Amino acid sequence: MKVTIKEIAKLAGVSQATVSKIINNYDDVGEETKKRVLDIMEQQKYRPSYSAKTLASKTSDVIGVVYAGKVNANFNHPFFVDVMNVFKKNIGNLGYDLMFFSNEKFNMAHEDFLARCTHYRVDGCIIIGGEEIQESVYTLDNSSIPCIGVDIELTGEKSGYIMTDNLKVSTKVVEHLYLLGHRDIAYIGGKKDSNIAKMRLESFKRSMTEYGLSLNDDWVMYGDFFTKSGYEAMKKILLSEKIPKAVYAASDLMALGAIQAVKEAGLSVPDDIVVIGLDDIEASKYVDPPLTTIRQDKEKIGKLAAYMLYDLIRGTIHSTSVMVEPDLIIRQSCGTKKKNYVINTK
Amino acid sequence: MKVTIKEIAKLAGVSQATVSKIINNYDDVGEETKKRVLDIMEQQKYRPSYSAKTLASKTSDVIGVVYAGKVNANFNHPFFVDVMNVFKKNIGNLGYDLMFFSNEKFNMAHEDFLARCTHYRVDGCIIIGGEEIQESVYTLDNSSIPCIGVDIELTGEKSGYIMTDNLKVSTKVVEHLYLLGHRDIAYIGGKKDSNIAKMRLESFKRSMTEYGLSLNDDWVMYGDFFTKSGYEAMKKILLSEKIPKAVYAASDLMALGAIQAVKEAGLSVPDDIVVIGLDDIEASKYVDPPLTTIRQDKEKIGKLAAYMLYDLIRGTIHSTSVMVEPDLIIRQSCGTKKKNYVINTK
DNA sequence: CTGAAAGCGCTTACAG
DNA sequence: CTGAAAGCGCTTACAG
Repeated sequence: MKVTIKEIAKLAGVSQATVSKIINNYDDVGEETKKRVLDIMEQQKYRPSYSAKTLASKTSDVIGVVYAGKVNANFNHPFFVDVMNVFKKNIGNLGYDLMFFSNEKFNMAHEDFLARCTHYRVDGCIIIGGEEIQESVYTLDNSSIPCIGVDIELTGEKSGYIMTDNLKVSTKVVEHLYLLGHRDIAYIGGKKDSNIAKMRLESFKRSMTEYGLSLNDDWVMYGDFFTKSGYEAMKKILLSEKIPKAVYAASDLMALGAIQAVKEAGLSVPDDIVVIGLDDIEASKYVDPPLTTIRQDKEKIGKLAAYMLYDLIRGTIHSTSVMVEPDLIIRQSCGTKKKNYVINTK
Repeated sequence: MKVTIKEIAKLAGVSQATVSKIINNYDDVGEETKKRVLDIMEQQKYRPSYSAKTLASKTSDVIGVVYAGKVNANFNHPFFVDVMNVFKKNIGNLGYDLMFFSNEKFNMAHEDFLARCTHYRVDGCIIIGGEEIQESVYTLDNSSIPCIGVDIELTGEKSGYIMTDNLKVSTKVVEHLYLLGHRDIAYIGGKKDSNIAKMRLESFKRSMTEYGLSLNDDWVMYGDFFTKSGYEAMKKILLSEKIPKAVYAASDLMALGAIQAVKEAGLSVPDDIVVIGLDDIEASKYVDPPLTTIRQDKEKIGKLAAYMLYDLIRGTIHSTSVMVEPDLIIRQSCGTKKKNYVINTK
């Protein structure tokens, strides 16, 4: 039923090789033959077969998408969704489609990402960070498949990664809080075994020291970046002997949870406790009060991921990493501005 | 480099056919041979090639994902993201991976979804509704590839679709507003050429008539389901001679925009104007005031999409459609409850 | 500029 | 229960 290269060749009175060259834009084909063949392909509605092409050429124009970590982002994490969207647009312009690994019946090994990538013969893959990273992610990282990591440090020869400069993140937050006059600052971080969380915590501690502020152990908590954990962490902080004047949560979702806990305790944000988040997700504009936060430049991260992966695939670059500058977005949860609603311009 | 079925066969002293049968779980293979071959595959880290398999078997275990409509959902629409997430999990359990078409250099035709699906030889595809649906979506719908639509009516022989029962949606909203004592109700719908938008508007009008309420033409606006359009629609409504007491927006994002416009006009939600949305996206819990809305059952929609597509692929069912019951979620934007914050339990 | 032919790594009747 | 062989639809040296 399906028309193949063979039939096109026959109809056009040329060889398969010639048709193949035309499809792949080789320039050593006569103009006339080219036009004739193209017309026939059009009229026969010829569609090349991916599997045959990939089998023969060992190149696929497909990028594998792996969400690393048992506690991972998946589709519904507000930060990663935006990054993936930008990535998709940019990698699409470069000529790639995206394969999402969801198959749970995959014969060989459930968690074996390399196997999946080899199976589809992807040209490269993007690895989205998460927590409790599986060993198999690093097997993939160290394979011959080019990988670009977002929020995960990849060290393979054909790998690179991009993340927000997590060291600067906390510096900006602490500086801002300091300038607002706050000295009693609490911290709600990510899981202890998460690299990202570690970096943020380290830089937070360092910044506190720089500004000569001391850290109260009762005020340092660990969540999992999602809302509920921020809520629970804040509940605990509110039980400590002394209550802090400011809370810095290492994700917006946790900040939202923290705000809720403060309100339930009958206190006001920002009058009693100031809250700062991290990510600048959509919802942070609409929460009451709108959330001051550190914006991760999703546009830049997604675009860099696409271009760096492309270079990795072509062998133009080898192992590289880029740290993207974060921005402080000031809204009312730290009490510095009058109410000022922002329109979502989407 | 890569180990093939041929080498496994040689190492095990059996034929390729036998190895193939073992890989594909045929039961007419001796227990002993099976074990021996499996061991060798394990130790040689054998990975089957997708392209070879698909080329030979004409089946791929891959589902194509198409976002229909020029103004489409893509990754960052809060409703579709959740639906896709559920779909991904369920279709993954059934043994499928997901292909997202992003390639802009696709040789044949930019918008030709059937060509893309044929190219990858997908077993089926999921079509996510949008506005200004391209002709090529219906070409795919009417092809021999099984398709399941979400929020888009598909009529192909091998197609089916699922959507929230849009007729019931407005009935619930109007009933609720009526019982709260509101008679002056404004409506912010989707684009006029969107089927979903049409259904919602029709059922809104019908419900109004049922309750003996009259519709003020100045109070009926058309947005595009995104925030900004709701904001602008509300601005216009506020310019009319008489101001309504209630606004029903056909998406949560538009409702958020409407709330903002009301606030900017110096009015209060819900004291001066009551607002009801539709979708129950994450952000609606955090907006000020928390938004009363109609919840679309994303869990059910995503799961149904997976199972119905599976049946469509196996030929168990043919053309079917399911309407999913919507639920009214009451929060403070319609003024019926005291403040009551909800925890996001993710 | 064009073509003949081998090969990519599987599956599938078919025969035994 | 097992194997020999054709075939899936392309690409790629290589020869002319």
